[in-house]
Amino acid sequence: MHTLEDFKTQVDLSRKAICEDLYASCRDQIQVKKKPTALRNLERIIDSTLELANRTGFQAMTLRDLSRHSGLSMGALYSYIGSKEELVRLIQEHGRHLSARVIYDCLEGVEGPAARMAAAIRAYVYLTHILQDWFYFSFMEARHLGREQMEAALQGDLRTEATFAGIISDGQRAGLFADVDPHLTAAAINAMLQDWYLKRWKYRRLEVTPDQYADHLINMTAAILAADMRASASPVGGGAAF
Amino acid sequence: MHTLEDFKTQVDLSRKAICEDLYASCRDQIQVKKKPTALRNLERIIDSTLELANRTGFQAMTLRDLSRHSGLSMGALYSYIGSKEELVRLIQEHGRHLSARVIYDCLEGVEGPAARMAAAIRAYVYLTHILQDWFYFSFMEARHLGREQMEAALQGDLRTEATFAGIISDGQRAGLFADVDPHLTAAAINAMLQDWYLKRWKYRRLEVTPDQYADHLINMTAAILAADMRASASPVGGGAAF
DNA sequence: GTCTATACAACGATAGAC
DNA sequence: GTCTATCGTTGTATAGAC
Repeated sequence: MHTLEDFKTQVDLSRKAICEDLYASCRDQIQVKKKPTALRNLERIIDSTLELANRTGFQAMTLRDLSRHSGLSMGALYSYIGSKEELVRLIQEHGRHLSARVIYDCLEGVEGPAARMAAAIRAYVYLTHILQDWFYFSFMEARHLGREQMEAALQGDLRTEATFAGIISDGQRAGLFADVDPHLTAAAINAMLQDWYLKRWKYRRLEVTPDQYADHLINMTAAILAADMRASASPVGGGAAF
Repeated sequence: MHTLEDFKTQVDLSRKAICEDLYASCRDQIQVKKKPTALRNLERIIDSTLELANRTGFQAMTLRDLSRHSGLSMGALYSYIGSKEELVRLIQEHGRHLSARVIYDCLEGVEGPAARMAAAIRAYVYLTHILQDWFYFSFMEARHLGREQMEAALQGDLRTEATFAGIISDGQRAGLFADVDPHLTAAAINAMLQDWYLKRWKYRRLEVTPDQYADHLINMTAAILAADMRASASPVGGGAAF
């Protein structure tokens, strides 16, 4: 799996497929029992929420806005969601599960630290590219969740980094990677990955494709982890590294 | 200037100094004319806004909350701010100006691409460390501004990256840096810098000091820009870079 | 210069007709 | 299963006493 097109053929991330998955996981909370109808309206609600909330924030989006944009009345809306707060929880939670599963699948069977690192980066770029609005929403609105849900979001981020840190540690033990700090380096990779969906406007303006971005990230990571460069993981002072 | 302590002695970023600066730039909009009183209350308002808004978002913070937390009544509040929306504009605008000035000062007189790169990274880490809450607020609440103000925020981000891209280009012309894409690499550095104030909890948990973070960032950047590694700026496929 | 009291709009949420 | 009408609450903002 080396391109976005490859990725798309292997993982179905259409809004329809995701909403079907989402419906299955919370059908007991939805009062509408006719599946095709429920599915269609749930998709509208999710779509509208992401679009409106990503424009000016979830708090700024009123349910009347959502009602108008989704084409459902206020009453109909409430036969799908329990409350406004539950809507944000639903989206976030499902996104985390989806993300974890996709990354896990993409790394399965890939052998060797270098290949695994490249595959993980590629998978994240493609995943977050296709679900840009979903990830942007999750990042920006994580604060509006309750304590236990926010802790879950935190853990999700840490697990992402743990994946990268683990690959780096493996590579170091195998003598393939430089002796940099695994956690700090993993955090840096994570930050660069998040930039892709947090600053969509910028990369659109630069006309950078997902494939180019993934390639560039892999190149930078390779440079950082190049074993022949530095011997020490401990910070050095004064920019002497140059 | 090679440590946070160095930085602190050269740049006064105490809340008091900043609010004094802020007061000077908008005293015509403040109805209270007694300077010491106005200064003290303005500082309370800014402090409370940053604390409350950074907890659950600016939209979620009500002016009643702000009134209670700052110790000022609703009426008193409105003799300092014109509206809730103007408050967010005030903070953002002033932060941008302050940031631009500090970075400019820190780079003045520094010669050579490598030293300039290190100095710029260091200045940003220290600046955003001291004004964590201010930068966190600016990033998260940029969406709540009007169109022209939001465009200004965008331009601020682009100018930051243009600074880094310029240094990279200079280094490439001098044959010191690898032939990577200046814009994409600058964007990556920017993303890693922003991670420092966007994920405070993580670096606090890892017990990473600002100096360590700056050093690590400089090391990574040095590795990415190391001239002897790669010859091509165009992306290569399939993780072959490793 | 700061306070309390209040105006008025808009919010999330629900009840009951269809 | 979806709608309209309406509830009670809470928001921003202001007026006028002190």
